[in-house]
This record gives sequence, structure tokens and C-alpha cells, in this order.
Amino acid sequence: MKLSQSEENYIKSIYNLQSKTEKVNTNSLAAFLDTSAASITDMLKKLKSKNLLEYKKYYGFRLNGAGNKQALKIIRRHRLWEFFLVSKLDMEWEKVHDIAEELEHVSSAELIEKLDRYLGNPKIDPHGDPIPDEKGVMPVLKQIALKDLPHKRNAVISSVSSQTPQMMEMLNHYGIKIGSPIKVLKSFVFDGSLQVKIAKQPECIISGLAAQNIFVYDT
Amino acid sequence: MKLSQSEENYIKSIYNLQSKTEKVNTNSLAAFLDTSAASITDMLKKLKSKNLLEYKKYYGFRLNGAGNKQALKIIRRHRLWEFFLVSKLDMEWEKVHDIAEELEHVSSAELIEKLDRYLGNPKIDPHGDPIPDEKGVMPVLKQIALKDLPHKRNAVISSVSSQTPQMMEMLNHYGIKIGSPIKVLKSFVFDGSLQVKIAKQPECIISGLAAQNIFVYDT
DNA sequence: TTTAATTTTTAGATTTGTCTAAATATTTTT
DNA sequence: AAAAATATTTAGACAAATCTAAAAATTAAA
Ligand SMILES: [Mn+2]
Ligand SMILES: [Mn+2]
Ligand SMILES: [Mn+2]
Ligand SMILES: [Mn+2]
Repeated sequence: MKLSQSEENYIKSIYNLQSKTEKVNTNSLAAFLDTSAASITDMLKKLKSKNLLEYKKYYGFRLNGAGNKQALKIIRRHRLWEFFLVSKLDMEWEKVHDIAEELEHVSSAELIEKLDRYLGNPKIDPHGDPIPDEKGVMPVLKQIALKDLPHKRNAVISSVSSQTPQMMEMLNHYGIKIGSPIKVLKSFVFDGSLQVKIAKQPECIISGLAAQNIFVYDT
Repeated sequence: MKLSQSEENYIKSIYNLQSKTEKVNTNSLAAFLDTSAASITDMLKKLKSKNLLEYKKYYGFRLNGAGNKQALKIIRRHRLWEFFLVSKLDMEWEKVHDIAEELEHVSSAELIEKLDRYLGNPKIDPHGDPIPDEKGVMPVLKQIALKDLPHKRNAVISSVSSQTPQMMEMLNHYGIKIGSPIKVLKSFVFDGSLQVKIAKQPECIISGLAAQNIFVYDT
């Protein structure tokens, strides 16, 4: 089934909202997509007629199995392109989302499978979000605090607990970015500080408090 | 100026037809784009109103300076993506056109400049067509005799010195076409003959005389 | 130089995705 | 439980890109 760019954007947005609330409602989707509620209703009818959506008038809606599968396909494309833009073209991870928003609609299956192979079948995008595989299965990644990461384990920065300017300043200084590969070399019992190696950076020391608030995927 | 996908496709097609005939006419563009003549007229009005086109009712049309510049920008994107698909993702050069037809409409300037750098600023796409630079200038490609092509260099058949029936018969037999990627694997000093690999053909031997009369773009 | 053939444009319709404003249904407050 | 507030849907309109069929202009033929 060939979907329009618009239909794909709606499906992806519904998927995202669904992961936060059971049933999605018209206004929240309208707000999310920055369109009118009337447009949402119009599209809901269309997606329902294409059997991608469970939809009961006035009572909210959800993607059904087929809809979810579609959403995961689009998310896969989006995140693979983001990974490409950052890892190969050396773009900054804050900038890649908008471009991936367009690239995700290029629909060749062969393209995406070859891109995936070329990138080394990455499991996490530059924002720390998991990349569904070719069957639409999200990899299960266990997230742990950096302080609990065993030594010498290859891990990837997945998130930080608070996005305050103070935290960002420090992360910036250390060259820590979501998606950066990281490895713990040594830990100091005295204050819980860690000596770590972050990809592309010289080795450095991170305080125990920071190590509690930085999370990684143990890969 | 932001152009729609449709507008971009029309501009590019007009550019291509223009390179063959001075003025383009409605029916030939309709045939080229496989649409109705009425649709062409509709779009011509639109492109004229956007000052990309010289257009006199019933008397044909041409892109103006701004229109040409736009066309070259789109062609640049198209050919860079084609190069990417073949050289990085290892797709076959016959298959990449349709995908590039979609990718070419992703409009980030930064994306294209980084892609260009990443690919090593290629000058020729996988079909042997030149890639305009970031200013829209088509590169002037140096053409050399196949016999002078260094080993293992990716080159593209650009022309043959004589188009006699005898020559054509031989080219046909070898599956040599303008635009075919070619690579020299080995040369024999004894008679100047070359072992070459032409895209999609099995390896073969070409005589020294033939190798003097076949020209390639060294990429 | 009329007439015929061809090309191009216009008129009017359709589909997709959007909007505003009004109507209707649901939920919350009194 | 009725009124008020909120959420959702419908009605009707619009712009973009397309189409078919008819009209008009140009070109070629008789
Ligand atoms: Mn998108
Ligand atoms: Mn992302
Ligand atoms: Mn295109
Ligand atoms: Mn090409």
C-alpha cells in the first residue's frame, strides 16, 4: 500500500502519542501536528478507510496492527537517515531531525536495507532512540546509569536525567552527546568519580554525581 | 524560493529538453512527463508567474536565468544521490535513477554540501553525466583514450572516435555504450590490448587499436 | 488561399489536504 | 439535572495538481 507523505506523517505522530497515552484524542494530535482539529478528523476517516486505525467517533482512536507496522517502518527510515547524517556526513545531531523528516518518505525498500547494512545495522539513533529492525521490531535496550556500567564495556550515551543549562554546559565541555560511544576505564571509590573514554575525545574524569545522571545503553 | 516537488520536476524536464532544442513545445514536454498537454499549460503559467520561464502563448517556452539555475541545483542533487547510491550503498546503476528522482527534492543546502564533500566531490554520476558544482557550473571533463586510462580507475565511456558500422558492430558485441562504467584490469605490452570490466558484462579483452579509439571520462 | 490537420489553450471537473465557522456530542460545573 | 465549558465532527470553501472535452490558434496541405 502506497501512502502519501501526509498520511505517513499522521501515522507516525499517532504512534508517538500512543506510546504516552492509551487512546489518542483529536486535539492533542492537532496540537502535535500544528493543524486544525477538523483536518485531523478528515484524515482519521481516511486512515480508517484504509484499515490502519481503530476509530470510534468522539471516542478517540489508535493504530491497529497494520497501522503500527507502518509507523515502525517510517520510524525506521527516519532514524536510519538520522544516523547516516550524523555518522557519515558529520552533521550535528540537533540539526538532523528536520532533514530526516523529509528523507523518511523515500519509499524504496532496497534503499533502506542497503543503507542499514552500510551503516552497520545500528540499533540507536543519534538522539538515543532505538531503531526498529527490518521486521519492525524495536530492539530492547536496557538503560543503566553510567555509574553502574561495568568497566571496559562498550556502551552508548542514551539520555541525561535533567536538561538544565548547567548540565548541558558540562556535557558540552566533555563532548558528551546522545549516541556517543563511551567506555568506563576506572572508577574511584573515594568520590565515585569515573575515568571514561568518549569517542573522539581524550580520556577524562567524570564526577560521581554526573555519573548518576547520565544514562547509557549497555551494548 | 521554495518550489513544490511538481514544479521541480517540470523545471528539470524543461532543462533537459532545452539542451536538445532551442524552444521547448507543449506536446514534447507532455510526452516527456507523460501527462496531458493541458497540465503543461497550467504549470507554464505558474512557472512564468514565478519568473522562472520565458513563455509566449502558442510560441513555446524556455527557462530564463533563474530557471536554469534552479534546474542545475536539482540536477546536482539528483546526480550526487545517484553517485551515493552506487558508490556507497552498492546499488546497481540502472536502479538508482528512480530513487534519486525522490531524493532530489530534499532541499537542505547543508545536506547537499556535506554529501558532496563526503563523496569526494565527484564530477560524474554513474551514468556518465557531469555533476554541477555548488554554484551550478557543469564541470568540463577531460576525455582520454581508453588506452591511457590508469588501471583500476573507475571511468565512464564518453565517446568513440569513428562511428563506422565496423566500429559499431564491435562496440555492440562488447556491450559498450556511452555512459557505461568501465575499468581497466590489465594491459598487455605485447600488442597494447587491455583486459577490461564493463558494467554488467563479463571481463573481456579489447584490442590496442580499439582502445585508441574509445574515449572515457577519468573520474 | 481556403481547407484540413495539428497544436495549444481554456473550461469545467476531480482528488487531496487543508482551513474557518457552525453544529453536535461529551464532560465538567454549578 | 440543567447549564456551561470543552471537544469533536460536519458543512462548505479553497489551493494545488491533475484530467477530459471543447474551443481557438497555428501550421501544413490541397
Ligand atoms: Mn515527515
Ligand atoms: Mn531521532
Ligand atoms: Mn523528481
Ligand atoms: Mn544519472
